[in-house]
Amino acid sequence: MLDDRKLAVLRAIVEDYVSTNEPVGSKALAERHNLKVSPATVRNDMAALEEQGYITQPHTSAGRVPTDKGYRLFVDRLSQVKPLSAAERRAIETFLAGAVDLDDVVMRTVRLLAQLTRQVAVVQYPTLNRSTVRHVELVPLHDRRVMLVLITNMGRVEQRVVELPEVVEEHRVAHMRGVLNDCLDGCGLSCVPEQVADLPQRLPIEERPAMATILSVLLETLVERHDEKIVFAGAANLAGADFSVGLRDVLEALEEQVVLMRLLGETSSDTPSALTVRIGSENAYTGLRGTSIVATGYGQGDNQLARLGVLGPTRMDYPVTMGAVRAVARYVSQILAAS
Amino acid sequence: MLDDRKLAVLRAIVEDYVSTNEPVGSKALAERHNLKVSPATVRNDMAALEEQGYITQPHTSAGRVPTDKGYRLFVDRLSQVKPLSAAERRAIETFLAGAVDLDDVVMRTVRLLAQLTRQVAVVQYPTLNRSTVRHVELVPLHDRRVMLVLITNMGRVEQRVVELPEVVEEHRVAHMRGVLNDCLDGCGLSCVPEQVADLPQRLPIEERPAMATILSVLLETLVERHDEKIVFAGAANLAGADFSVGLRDVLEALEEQVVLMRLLGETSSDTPSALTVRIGSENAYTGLRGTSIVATGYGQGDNQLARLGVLGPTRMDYPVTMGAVRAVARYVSQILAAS
DNA sequence: ACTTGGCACTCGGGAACACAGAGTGCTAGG
DNA sequence: CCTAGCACTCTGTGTTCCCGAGTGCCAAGT
Repeated sequence: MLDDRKLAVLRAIVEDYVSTNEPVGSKALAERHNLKVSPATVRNDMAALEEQGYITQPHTSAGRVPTDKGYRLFVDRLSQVKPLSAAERRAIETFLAGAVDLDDVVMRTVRLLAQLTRQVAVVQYPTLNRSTVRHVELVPLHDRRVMLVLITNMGRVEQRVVELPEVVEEHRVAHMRGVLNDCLDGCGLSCVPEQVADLPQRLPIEERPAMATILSVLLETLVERHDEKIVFAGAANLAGADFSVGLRDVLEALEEQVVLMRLLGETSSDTPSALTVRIGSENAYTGLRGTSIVATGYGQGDNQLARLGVLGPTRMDYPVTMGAVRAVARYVSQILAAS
Repeated sequence: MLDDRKLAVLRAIVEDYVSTNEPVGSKALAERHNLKVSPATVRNDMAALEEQGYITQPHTSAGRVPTDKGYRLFVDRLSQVKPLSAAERRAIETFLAGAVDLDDVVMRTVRLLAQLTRQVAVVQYPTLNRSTVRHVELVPLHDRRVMLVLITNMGRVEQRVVELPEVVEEHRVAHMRGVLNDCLDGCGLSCVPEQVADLPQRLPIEERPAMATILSVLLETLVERHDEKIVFAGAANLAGADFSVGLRDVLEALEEQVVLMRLLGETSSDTPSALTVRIGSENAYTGLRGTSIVATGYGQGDNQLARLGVLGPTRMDYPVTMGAVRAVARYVSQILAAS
């Protein structure tokens, strides 16, 4: 049905179209790639490919352009991820190594990825799920207000101001802090709720209402931040590429955390560490037809922390983009593991 | 030189051009605004205005368009800030009131401003300058690693991992924490350096190297974060408006923290709480011709914390935009003061 | 059975052209 | 100083025309 030569033709079409941004005709194809066959033969193959929906022509008597289905086949079977050059690798490494804290790591990563791929890069903050509690701090602010600070082993810091139901003396606060830390130190975030379940009962009665309030805020914090912040960079790269659909929609999607989240995460369930590519209409989000997403999870081995990727026009250089995404994911995993 | 009627004509031109986005001609002007004079008279006035550089015509025999100088005059003398409607005010208030921490306040503010003005909103994080130290925390991570956490009265939290020159026992860390807090609690950030200057001398000799390292990181943190993070939102609003210059440049400028910083801050020195408007070429940044910036400081009274504003096409509705920026600045100041 | 050359056909896009309409500057008169 | 009239100058749009790239199909060759 699709013999080797037809596949070669499809590959050639994708490659040419990606690099020239113009519909590619049979003659040019036969010349540029040494297919050893005449344009007429190529035309026949093209007709077959079009028949099956892998390519299409914008108008009668124009060259062919890959369809989403065509790109899909190309990505799945006709291309292989292109590794980065040694120079690029070194650049990544040194750039990421300079990060001072988690915010900085994420910021650098997203910029790096944007620059490397010349697309829009998207990075999700490491989820709290697998983290453990490193330290809990209660800082008295006023009589009835304390700041709750939660420090995790990933270097992440969560903070909340808590309004207490009644005035609590400083030494009480100090005591509660001690109890909290004894109870939670080293404990995984996911098991915090059960750990603290009976905590108020173990306290002197005058501390119980305050502790109950604090705990409710603490639990709320954990739940709220469960799906995490997302940042992006490289929006300027959108300006060059012309989308079939207005780029207003794309920009809107980028600023909508929830949408972005879904786009990155959609296929993360089965094999989180694999590269996933969503092409054009596969996105199932109106306004993102014409854009593709290349994403992968990052984190150490089976301990996947979150996802990162890039978003660009469907007509992108998949092998290179995939190589960059994979490489950056590896390096950032490494950096995070080291801290 | 510029009598009242000429000014009225200029005002009318600006208003019409802003709302229609088309060069405005003498006839339409004489009709739409009741100027009580004939088109011919208007033409004479226009000729004078053009002579002095307030308006220009794209081509011979097209209507007139305001120049940057024209907008400037309009903003300075011909318009007055348009206050928001009561409904808008209420919306702002309730939206901002829901914020849970500083990050959230900033995030909500920038989104709100973007939505309100339908432009790109830019908000600078409150500077640390005027803050005071609320609490310093040292959390042991490994033998030779502690996390330094600095909590300010603005609810801001800074964190850094510190590599110690030698192993330090936990009770030593606790002691150092106590000393640090005694020394710094309530102290303004700007006077931290002098406060800690002789601190190592007052410690037992075994703690001195560790404390010296910690202090150097602490001071570094204060300096580094001195000019602050900036966030923006509403980039999608750029897609609609067509800039004379490509929007690629605008997007690039937005992602370049330093540039953004300069744009917001340029005129903050003299009267920080006033609205400042920079129109088109006044920006002195290539690639931002065609864009204007409306900004103001926020914070309580003379205690200016940082700046916020919007960026949009030169052809924007200045009275409305200025009203929105001013209102949002007031509300966010209020919110921050309350916490 | 597949490949190849030939040939007629189809469109898209650019160049040339005309034209209507909006807007101007100028001048003369109120 | 304002106004009416007039000639002039553009831009933008619609029309037409033509070139060329590219196709589909058919018949001949291997």
